[in-house]
Amino acid sequence: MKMYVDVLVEIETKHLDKTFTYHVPKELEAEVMIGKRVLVPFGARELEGYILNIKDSSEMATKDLTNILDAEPILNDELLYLGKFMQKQTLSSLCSCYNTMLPKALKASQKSQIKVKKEIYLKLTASLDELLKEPITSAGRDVLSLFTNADAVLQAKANKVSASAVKTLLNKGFLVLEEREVYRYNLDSYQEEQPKKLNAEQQKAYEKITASFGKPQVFLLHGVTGSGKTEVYLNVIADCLKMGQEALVLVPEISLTPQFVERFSKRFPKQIAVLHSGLSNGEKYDEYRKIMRGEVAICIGARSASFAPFKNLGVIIMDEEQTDSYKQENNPRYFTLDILKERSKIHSCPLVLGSATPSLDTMAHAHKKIYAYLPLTKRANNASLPEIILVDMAEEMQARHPIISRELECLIIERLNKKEQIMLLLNRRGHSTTITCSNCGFTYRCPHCDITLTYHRTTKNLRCHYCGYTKYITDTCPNCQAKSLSYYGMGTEKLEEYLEEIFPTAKIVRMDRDSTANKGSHEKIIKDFQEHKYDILLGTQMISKGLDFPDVTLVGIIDADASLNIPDYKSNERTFALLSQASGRGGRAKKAGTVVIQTFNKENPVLQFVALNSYQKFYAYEMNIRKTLKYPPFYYLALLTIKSKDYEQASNEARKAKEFLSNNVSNETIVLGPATANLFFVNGIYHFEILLKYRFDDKIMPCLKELDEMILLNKKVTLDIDFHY
DNA sequence: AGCACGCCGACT
DNA sequence: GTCGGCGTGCTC
Repeated sequence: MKMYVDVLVEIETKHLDKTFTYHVPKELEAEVMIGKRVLVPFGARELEGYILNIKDSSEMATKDLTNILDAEPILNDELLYLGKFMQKQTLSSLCSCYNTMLPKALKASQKSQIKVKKEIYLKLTASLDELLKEPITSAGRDVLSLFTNADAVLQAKANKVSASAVKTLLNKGFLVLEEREVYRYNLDSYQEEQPKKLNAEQQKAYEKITASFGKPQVFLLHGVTGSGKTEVYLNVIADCLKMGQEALVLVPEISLTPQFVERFSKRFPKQIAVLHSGLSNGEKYDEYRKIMRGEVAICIGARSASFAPFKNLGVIIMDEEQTDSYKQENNPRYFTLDILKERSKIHSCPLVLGSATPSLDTMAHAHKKIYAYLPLTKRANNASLPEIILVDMAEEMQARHPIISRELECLIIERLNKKEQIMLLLNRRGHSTTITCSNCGFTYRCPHCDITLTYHRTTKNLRCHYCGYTKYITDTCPNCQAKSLSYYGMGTEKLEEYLEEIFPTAKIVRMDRDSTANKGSHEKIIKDFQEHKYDILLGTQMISKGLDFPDVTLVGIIDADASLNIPDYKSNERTFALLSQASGRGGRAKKAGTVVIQTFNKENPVLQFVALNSYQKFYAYEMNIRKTLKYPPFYYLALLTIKSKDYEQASNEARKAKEFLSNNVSNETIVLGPATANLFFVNGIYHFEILLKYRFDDKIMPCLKELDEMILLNKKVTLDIDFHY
């Protein structure tokens, strides 16, 4: 009987989103397993692919597969299923789904040549005592003296051994070489730490979650900043491990700092694998292997860690559940939450969503009792919530205090005098956002995109924050040659300059994407600030998440309107979360904290709710808006983007798409557009958008799939589908 | 996606 | 006469 396999080749495009059948040569039959990678001939080239099916006949004429690349399957049954689930949900190609689930070393891709790291060891061929009876030179004896009877294996590199003496011993057969696998990354080991005592609320949350072990129950752990959510997680995980099960902990990339991981590894030494973007591909591979082999029982990681190949999950935790980055921004645009819910069902284990400011969708589920609600209303060490002051910047403009208001300035001086620390949030990087000639009105714009270029003073160039285009700047206007360029719009760099000017003795540090570009610099800034090497930390939203600085007693939000004015249905939700989180950074220890929010919209309800520290009021207010405007969580959204270098083609396909959808989706579904996208012309490509708002429309997915296939036929146009809920 | 085959312009 | 442009079509 012949053997055939269906192979999904490494090409991620949707044009090729199907398997190809290959014949298995007799000598490879024994190694064939679903989920292993193979090398196959494909047209004129050779590609890697995943075996998805094994069968004993084929209607097609087939080629022979070239080789089998893995000793063990890369995709187990659960991962095979999750990939298909993701494909269905995101309408992406199956191959792109599998490839995003796996660390680079294990993807089907000829580019990933990341190998297991090995080191050479020397091994005695007989017991030490016996070998010493043999006639051996003194150099040989020196080498052998490094061994003991109990330990017959020695790492070659770590010990200074004479290479020629070793060679002689090898030739005589007294030693053999042995290759051993080593891990490139290992967490520091810390003194094991005992659990802290839980307060009544924490205890109750802990009991409810552990009572649900073995059930796929979703929890919302809603705890104000500093209420000790992590301590609840740690206790739940401890119980989970006692039952011999594993725990998966998802955190936003930005809060996955060594300080955070340290807390876990102190409680669970040597039981943790870490997966985040700070690791090299080799290190990620090693961490992943620890999980595959069952050598660790806990994985802490960012989004991609939701696919950690545990076989017996006892609990899944998703911290800072409302964070945007839990949804992948490029294809496949999967929702981490959906993957985790699916795994919670597969493993029949609880899923805990933790947040100080839950997303509306999550809170709505809690209200409907689909998720069990666990509130933590008190700060763990009885610290009080900070006092929040809204400052009207229109008045400050008049008083000639356009950047730092009089009130904030006074408070900063006061804190500096008391040697307390200050954090200032400005969610915009760079120096100036707009450079305009006051003589002729010329403004620098990106030649590829639709936006103004941002000036970066540290590198003395202009940058497009969308496509990365950079340009050197001169002091004369390129249009009229006048020396009259003016700099408008403030980013973190300009704020830093200004602060240095008005607080010349203060030590100031800036943290944004530009100042943390180098590996480890993010960490260093946090550490230095923690050790009080600086008085003021200013930065973008990077500084708002998860950081715990006991000496910070003043937080300033320089421009609260910036995030409020972004044209997106989620801008209120994001603003509330951002400002609440930033506020929560102040006064976490004994000293009381103050938060100053600078705005031109002092009466804006969202800011008022932040000042009142009332999530509940914000929730009620925003739900009302969402309901009226037919946005999530009342409606699902699908945003279709039709892109092409050719304006006519894009516009035509967009019109056709709209017509197709209007004729085929249910009557209750709203089809808006086509309209030119917010960023209509980016990187030389025209963008049109169609927005679908729907509730329970079972025609949506089949319709979108059909539309996608229709547009695939036109090679000059691409369709991008992005779901929101 | 990428590579081959295929049919029309400026060059040793 | 050829080298090479990128349009179209196929890949088990």
